[in-house]
Amino acid sequence: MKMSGGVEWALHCCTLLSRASEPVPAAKLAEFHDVSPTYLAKQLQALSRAGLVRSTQGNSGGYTLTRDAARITVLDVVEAVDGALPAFRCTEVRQRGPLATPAQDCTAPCPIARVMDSADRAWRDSLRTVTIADLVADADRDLTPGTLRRAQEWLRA
Amino acid sequence: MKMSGGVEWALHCCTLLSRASEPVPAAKLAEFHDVSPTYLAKQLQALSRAGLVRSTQGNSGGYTLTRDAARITVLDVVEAVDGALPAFRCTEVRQRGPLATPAQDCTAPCPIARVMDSADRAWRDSLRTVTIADLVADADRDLTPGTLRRAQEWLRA
DNA sequence: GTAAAACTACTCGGATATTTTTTGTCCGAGTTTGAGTGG
DNA sequence: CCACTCAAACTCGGACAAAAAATATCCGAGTAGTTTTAC
Repeated sequence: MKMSGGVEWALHCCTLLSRASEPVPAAKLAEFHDVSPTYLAKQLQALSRAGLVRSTQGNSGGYTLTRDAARITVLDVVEAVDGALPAFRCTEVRQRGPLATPAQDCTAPCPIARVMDSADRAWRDSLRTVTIADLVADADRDLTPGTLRRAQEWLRA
Repeated sequence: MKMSGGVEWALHCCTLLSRASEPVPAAKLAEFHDVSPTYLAKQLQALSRAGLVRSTQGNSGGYTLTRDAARITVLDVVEAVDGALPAFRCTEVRQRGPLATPAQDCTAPCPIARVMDSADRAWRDSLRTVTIADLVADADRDLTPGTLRRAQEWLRA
């Protein structure tokens, strides 16, 4: 079980976008994080389809957050990039084999599925409690003031 | 993000093994659940390597739980089959790019990694609270008494 | 009759292909900006 | 001096390969029970 590596990139991009006031092109985001520009573009498209960012085309275009960073949770980004489907999908094994339980008797979900669903919910609940704004605040605490200023300058150039 | 499908099979096998007093061969487990025998064998080997089941060879051999079902958690099985590594792995993006943070300044983990680790811990904690014995108890509640008896008979034949 | 030895049938275990998913790349459609031109 | 036209550069978006991982499979090593055989 492995989460898409693009999730990490997407989260870093969201924190950066929350700091920038003007649109930031995908190429610039890729250069800043030193990752594959074309593949990062794919993740940004996913964010766009999910309605988390808005893309403006043409010269001096790029990506912008559609709403305040405090209203975007980490879960939003994870589900946008990695998909909203639960990691565990019950295949109804109990309805197969020589002693299969008839489908009509399977009114309640399989106990295994219940446990997995519960764990999945706990995981999602945990990710939902943190917003992009929280990530930025945490990062600022660990950063020297000069670094932040230089980042702002680099974005403009 | 998708969990290995073998996890579901392995959990079903563990519940069945907890009911059986004698060793059950892999072929029989596969037939009972109507799944690929050879691939199921792979999952059982993983359980064996993790020390959850013990294999006895030769005629009338098979797999047996190494300890009581109440002492085997769902998390044990998941980690045995799917691996114990967290779904999210921080690649230290902050240490790359034109404004990379020096490695010496990265004493604390990246905020994103912290959030992901916390969610992963919540997920694992949830899975750790349920044992194979709990699954069996839940399944028995939804099952008709006759079905259980027929399963016991089928196992012997 | 008994004990040892060989044989057979059945078990697991790891090395080996095939399919699916993830990762990574490319080129075309569309838009904004800016310069150039005529009124 | 202003407005309009045109062209160029830059943007994203979805369609297209390559690599990695999951899935499925096969055959060999080893063991327990059974039969056979010698004593």
